[in-house]
Amino acid sequence: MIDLSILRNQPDLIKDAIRRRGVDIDVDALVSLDADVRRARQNAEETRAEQKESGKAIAGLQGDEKQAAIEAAAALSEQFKEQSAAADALQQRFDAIWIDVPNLVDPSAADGFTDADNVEIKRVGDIVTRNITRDHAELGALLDVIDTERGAKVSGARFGYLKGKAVLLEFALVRYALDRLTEAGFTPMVPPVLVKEDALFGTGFFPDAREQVYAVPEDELFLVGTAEVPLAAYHMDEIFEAGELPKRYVGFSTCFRREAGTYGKDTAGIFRVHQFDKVEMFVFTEPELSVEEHDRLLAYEESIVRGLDVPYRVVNVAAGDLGAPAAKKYDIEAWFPGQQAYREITSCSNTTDFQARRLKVRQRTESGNRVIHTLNGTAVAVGRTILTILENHQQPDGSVVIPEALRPYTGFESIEP
RNA sequence: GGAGAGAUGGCCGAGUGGUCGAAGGCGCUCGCCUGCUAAGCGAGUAGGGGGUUAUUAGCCUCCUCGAGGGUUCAAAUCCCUCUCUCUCCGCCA
Repeated sequence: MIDLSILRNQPDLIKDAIRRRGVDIDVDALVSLDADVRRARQNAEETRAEQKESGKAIAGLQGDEKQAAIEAAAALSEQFKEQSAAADALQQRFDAIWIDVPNLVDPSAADGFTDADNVEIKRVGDIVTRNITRDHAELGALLDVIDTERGAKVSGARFGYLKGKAVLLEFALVRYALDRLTEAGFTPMVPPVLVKEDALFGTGFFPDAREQVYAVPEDELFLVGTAEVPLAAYHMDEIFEAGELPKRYVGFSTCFRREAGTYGKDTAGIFRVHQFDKVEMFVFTEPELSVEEHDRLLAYEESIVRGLDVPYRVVNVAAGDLGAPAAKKYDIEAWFPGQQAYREITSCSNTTDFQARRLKVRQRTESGNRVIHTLNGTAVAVGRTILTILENHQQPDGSVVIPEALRPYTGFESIEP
């Protein structure tokens, strides 16, 4: 949610943002609706104040005088109820639209509406040397470390078993990332993966991406698609004192995604699955420092990927391809020789005050409390990272050499057929 | 899953229908005092919305005493529903 005062004082900023995102929202209607809400609320409050005032007097009255005063107050009470209901109705109409208004877009975010419009910022590593092009599904079967057939048997499409050394590689990657980031001052976390609706609204996944989230209706809980949700909600309704920020967390969690609307996309192997593990960075920071922090998170992501010796590129995500909370987003796309393509393995967003406002995360300052900024970034999306390692480090015989940086964690140097 | 207890401001803790957004204490902030980071004295100290104003002051007002709903002229106080926490039992990684 963005600052209401922007709607009142600079509605053009919002118009510009929704234009860049390709979203259709009637901002002028919102502006006048907001004015209606305030006018109606004002009316109700004035009546209410009058009613309270007359109510107080009643305590000191007796007999007929008291009776008359009670009747007068009752009339005011009735009037207040009507005016209040009118204001509530307007408020509801406003909220229904307002909740869908996405964050403002950073001026430096790329233009365009799909991932085809993403702008490449840099490219690292040489893809020409990756000239063996078995894809991860083939390698997974060959090495007996990925089993999608039985995944389908047990759980359906887009599920798989990780098996053997791939499992050890998974935990090596997790620990590798956790070590890099705890060294950098992040606090490690294992958050809940089942959360209440509030956490998903607060982080902006509801209502925007509701169809991507698994629900457990019986218990009114939802399975998170990323640790970003419980990490962000960790400080929900809290007010930080001066000097407490930034707060940097790195959380490990399993992630669940319905992948609605992706039928037919990435069906081979386990590139796109309903369940995977991820190590995620999440930062609460002062507003003035969020841009700088965004660059810092991207730098951490790059250093982690660089240690894996996988070619990659960094893209500035197009405005129209940003999620509702993000003002700007960088993706790292790793080279997948089997697909002959760069594919997303990390994502790093500056959500500015959008989530913090919804979650009511604030900071106490000399001139009052203010909403802070939050950012999130993938440290390691374990599943896809394993796949890019398999594909990039495959040998002619199908074996896979483990990158140097991971060997202390895996305890082995290669995976053999 | 069964039985019971509880939820009040940063913390502790009063408060069972009427100047209670809330006594008191602690903590904190500012000032005073004290010859020495003790004691003492005074003042201040929740969050959010709206209005006004010069939009970082001030003033007015509404909402919030776990959440939501209800009764009433009036609710922290009465009623209903829900959530959470704690204790005991059961079950269990």
